[in-house]
Amino acid sequence: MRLPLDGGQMKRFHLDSPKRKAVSPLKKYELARFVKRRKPKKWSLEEEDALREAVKKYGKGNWKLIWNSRRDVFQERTEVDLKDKWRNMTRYG
Amino acid sequence: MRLPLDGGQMKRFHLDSPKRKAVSPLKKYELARFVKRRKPKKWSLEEEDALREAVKKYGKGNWKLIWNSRRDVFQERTEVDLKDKWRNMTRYG
DNA sequence: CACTAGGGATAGGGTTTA
DNA sequence: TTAAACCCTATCCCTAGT
Repeated sequence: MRLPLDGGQMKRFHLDSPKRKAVSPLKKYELARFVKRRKPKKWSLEEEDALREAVKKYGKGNWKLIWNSRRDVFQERTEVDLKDKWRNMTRYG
Repeated sequence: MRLPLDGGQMKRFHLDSPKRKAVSPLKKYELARFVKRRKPKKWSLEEEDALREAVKKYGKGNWKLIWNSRRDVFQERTEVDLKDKWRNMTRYG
């Protein structure tokens, strides 16, 4: 399960390793009903600036390092969020 | 590119993944002139009922799952259409 | 095994049609 | 003018690959 949904430090949702027993595909989706998706939150200018600075400093791709470098600003983001945001910010050249 | 515009199974419009080469944003808009908008099609009672049932069963938000659960009825809709329709159906009250 | 890359899905604001 | 239908796309999720 993903915890916590709000407040506290973000952790990425992670399923356990596949088990031996075959599991109906529906299982996963049934789970989905209880594992709420995060509400989309618009990036602030401060966050964008921090990301630009950190990428310049640590290099694109080092998302975990970048995230750790500014926990104060990125508290409610995951390292994957940073990766996704950078993709958006650089999407059209 | 969105295919097909009519007939066959609906697919969502999807741009290719970003390439190395920068692409002018204008490209997209130029493209837009040739990608026709679908002709609005009224939702049938059968479709509305199927949507209500499926949302009850699988939960609001699991649009792809819902779409897959009744392909026969939703054949000419996309999962986004389902989401939009649900928004309309629950908009007031 | 922790992390990243990249394709997929959803949420919500916008736009167009009837 | 309005509501339904449809579109746009930032944000978030999934997971193969390393």
